Amino acid sequence: MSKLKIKITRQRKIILEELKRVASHPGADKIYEMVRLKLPKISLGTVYRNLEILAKYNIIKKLEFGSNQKRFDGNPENHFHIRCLNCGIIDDLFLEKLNNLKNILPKEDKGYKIIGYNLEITGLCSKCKLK
Amino acid sequence: MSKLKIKITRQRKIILEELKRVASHPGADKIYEMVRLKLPKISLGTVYRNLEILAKYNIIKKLEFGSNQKRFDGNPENHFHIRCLNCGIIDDLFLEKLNNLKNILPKEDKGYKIIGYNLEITGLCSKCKLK
DNA sequence: ATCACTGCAAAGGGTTTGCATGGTT
DNA sequence: AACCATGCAAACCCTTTGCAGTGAT
Repeated sequence: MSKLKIKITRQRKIILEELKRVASHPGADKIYEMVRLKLPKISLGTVYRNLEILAKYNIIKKLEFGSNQKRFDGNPENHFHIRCLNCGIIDDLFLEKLNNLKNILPKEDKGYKIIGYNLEITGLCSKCKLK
Repeated sequence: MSKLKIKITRQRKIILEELKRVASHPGADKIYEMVRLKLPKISLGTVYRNLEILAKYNIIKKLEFGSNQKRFDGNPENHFHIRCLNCGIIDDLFLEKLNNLKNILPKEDKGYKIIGYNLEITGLCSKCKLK
């Protein structure tokens, strides 16, 4: 949790603002669209580079599940994600029962030092479950 | 769990055999290499198409974690996977403690009907943890 | 003056797809 | 004959990268 210095450029500031503004866990392309409304000359490469950096500094979270596209979450705090198997929407889920999941994991198994986990919950969103 | 009919072509048979033969959870490219030793004229497209079909029929398992590349597992039974954060190797893990994870999940939350989950455990393999 | 950041465009990787051909029933 | 599977190659999507120019300290 070291406080490394990260330079807050205009691009980074707006990428972060836009990402925090939405709950949709957008991919880089959607973020590019959103940011471009405020910063029309930004390049897609810059968006990719900065999302990567923001994630490395734990300012945002990178989600790399099931879909072929990486998605990003403006909320870096520990929580879970559910993906609708039908429409693909990704939402936050706060499941207290699962907060001790880390403690259930062994420290070591089969010669591996166990460090963490990535959990994706799957299901159907309120719209899709009606069909 | 309906027993749908799947035609076992020579290509499918060999893809399945080769995949079951290894514990390395290879990607489509590696599977293509392996299969081509026995079926030199097979095309990469056929490998992709058949891996997709075999996974749909639950004959094999498709792993879509962290990496950009999909990996495949010849063992369709329920078990867990660990990925070495350093070298990227993926291995099977059988953790009895976690077998009831499904039961811990609520059936419903935030309007979502919860169906399942994908869990990837991360860590360091026996070689990489020494460094 | 330096060094990291940017825009642009091209390249990269993994995967999918259209099409004509070939195999099975 | 109908239908699905195959080989081939091109297309596709998402992401990364080289480069020259820009900005901030």
